[in-house]
Amino acid sequence: MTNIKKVSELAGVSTATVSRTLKSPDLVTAQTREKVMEAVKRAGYRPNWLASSVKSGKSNSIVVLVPNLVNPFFMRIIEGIEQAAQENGYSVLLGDTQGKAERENEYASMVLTNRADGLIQLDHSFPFSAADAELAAVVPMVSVCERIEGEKKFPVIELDNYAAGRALSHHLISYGHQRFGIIAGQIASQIHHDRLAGIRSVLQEEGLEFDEQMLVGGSYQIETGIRGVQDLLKLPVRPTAIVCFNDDIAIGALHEIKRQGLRVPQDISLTGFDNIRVSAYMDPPLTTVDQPANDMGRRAVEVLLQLIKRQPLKRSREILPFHLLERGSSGPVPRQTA
Amino acid sequence: MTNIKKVSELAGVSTATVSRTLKSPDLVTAQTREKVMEAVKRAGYRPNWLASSVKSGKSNSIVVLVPNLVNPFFMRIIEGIEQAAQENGYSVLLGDTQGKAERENEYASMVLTNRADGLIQLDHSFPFSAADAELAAVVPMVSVCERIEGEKKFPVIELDNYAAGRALSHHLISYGHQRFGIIAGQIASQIHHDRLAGIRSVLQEEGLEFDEQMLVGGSYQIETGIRGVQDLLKLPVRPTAIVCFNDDIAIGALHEIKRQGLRVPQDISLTGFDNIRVSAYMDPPLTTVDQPANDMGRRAVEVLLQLIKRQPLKRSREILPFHLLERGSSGPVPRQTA
DNA sequence: ATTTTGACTGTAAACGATTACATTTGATTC
DNA sequence: GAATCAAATGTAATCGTTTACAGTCAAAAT
Repeated sequence: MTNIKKVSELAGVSTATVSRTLKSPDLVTAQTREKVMEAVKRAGYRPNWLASSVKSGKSNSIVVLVPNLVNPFFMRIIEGIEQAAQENGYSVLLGDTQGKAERENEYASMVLTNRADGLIQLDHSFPFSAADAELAAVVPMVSVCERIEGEKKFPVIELDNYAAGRALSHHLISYGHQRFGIIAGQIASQIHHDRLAGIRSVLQEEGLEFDEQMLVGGSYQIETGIRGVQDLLKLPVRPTAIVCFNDDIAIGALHEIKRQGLRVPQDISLTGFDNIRVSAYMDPPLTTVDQPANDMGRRAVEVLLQLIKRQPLKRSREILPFHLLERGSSGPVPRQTA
Repeated sequence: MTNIKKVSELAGVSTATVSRTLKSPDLVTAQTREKVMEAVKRAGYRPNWLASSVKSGKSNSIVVLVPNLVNPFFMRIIEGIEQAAQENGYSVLLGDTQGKAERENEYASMVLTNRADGLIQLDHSFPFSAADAELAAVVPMVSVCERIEGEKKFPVIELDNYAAGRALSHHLISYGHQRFGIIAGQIASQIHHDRLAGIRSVLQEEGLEFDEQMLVGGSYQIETGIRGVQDLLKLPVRPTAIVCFNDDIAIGALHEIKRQGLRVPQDISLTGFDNIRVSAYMDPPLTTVDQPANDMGRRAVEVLLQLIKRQPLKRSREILPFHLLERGSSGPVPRQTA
């Protein structure tokens, strides 16, 4: 290992001078600077990052907790996180928790051991173990999309899911739909409640009943969409429109609806959430709620860095705008069932 | 900051004893163990990971270089990497390079500065800058899918792309196809050459000509598929089957073929690569080459750890098996063009 | 009773950088 | 020419651990 000592000997100066040459070159003469740089080159020296970090007490890393990596929506968020982190000189430790508390604990404790300076949580659970809860109160932590459970309120970057639910409802109602099926993902989360509340509020305003049997789901996966459609189409009175709480579910739903010989949107309208890459290229293209995933990630990093630097936050909750993308998968309610 | 000193004072022992209690408990008496653990708890002490690491000289981190995060195939690999890393006590630093050499340099140099112990490259370029090339010769580095360019041969985990190309060709030829269109991704890579060579070899064996105009492409994206189909269908003699070098391209191609009023597979057969999640739910489901992405990631970590621990490798190139998934997007060649 | 043994613990030197403080150097001022 | 000052450099302490080495002490062996 070539260390600063070796370089200092090669250059015939003290270690302090070498460190100064590299960190703040204007503190040394041009002459020594040259000597030192030459020695650095000759030795192939790169400063040991671990050593600098232990001195500064900062790791310049953040850890990102994500329930899974296959959901393309998460990846867009992480992409934004990664970019913003990199721009600010931070690196990203990837923590795939698979939704398991044990794994969350393990990754979260990285912040307690100085392995990372802060934490971004993409899921809704409080990631620390009960034993660490007290220590966790002061760690810089931000959540994206979901709000973190527990008494203490951590900053959150989220979408206006309530308004999105309302927008979707208005869109479908404008096409004459009155019976909505909903295929949800994780039922326990705040997202779920907000979207559902948004949809319910519009239905109520319009004097429409929501049949609780029309709410199915379980996880944000393609298979949920398939099973969801199977369940919904078994009902005595079928929905004329199905709202899926993400695009993966919608893709599964679309597949199953077509497999049962029905057409989208002529027989059933279908909507998604997230606007993942492939949504626009489905047959028909999916009507969906576009979320500014990249921005959400970027913003999460900015807020987290403020927490890390102990700077005051303007607000502890940021709500980013969505866009309802009306595409081919939603249309007028069919005549015979209207 | 609660450090080991504070704990040692609380417990009335030396720092050495505290360290021993936590690292190798059987070196201390049950009595002191109890005292120390009590003090640890009372102080809310967690050992500083940075300090341990600087002592051991190991960061227990690996950095993964990935050209982009939106490609779901990469994410499956990274998922495998993350799992294997976690199981071995390593953490993963995510390096989204966006294919830019500058970013690759930056991330790659993490290994030179002890920020990471090893490097997994998902792209085909040699990630170090020219200035670092000499130092890089000894860093533990493994590539997945692609082979890293340059004189020095780094271990690689890859698919038998040549055989996959052959398998696809045989599949299509068995359906009577004779004119293949190919929509490729990154032309410069080894993958590209291997697949193409596989396809060419079968065509040659079967006495079929490959029209070089039938090879189009540029990047592994949906849009490439769309433009690719547009180009291919402009040709005076159209292909009866189109081989896409990943599923995203195939999805774009499928979309565009249908948009032009043609049917898959009745008018044109279509195949992909990677078997991404949505492939099976396209209309029609995509015939594609399933790559064991998760395994590739896991295996890459195992090999990398051997390099890090300076253990001898059995082989420097591992080829994992693929499966040709025959689904609805490929079928018999149409009568009139056969 | 003395030595030997082994288990346990403490002291202090690492790891590789950064930096407060001290010292040297050379130029400037009177 | 002595005094003053600023700039450049060196010395050594520091960050929070780990660990080689040295010491202590009680039990076992002679």
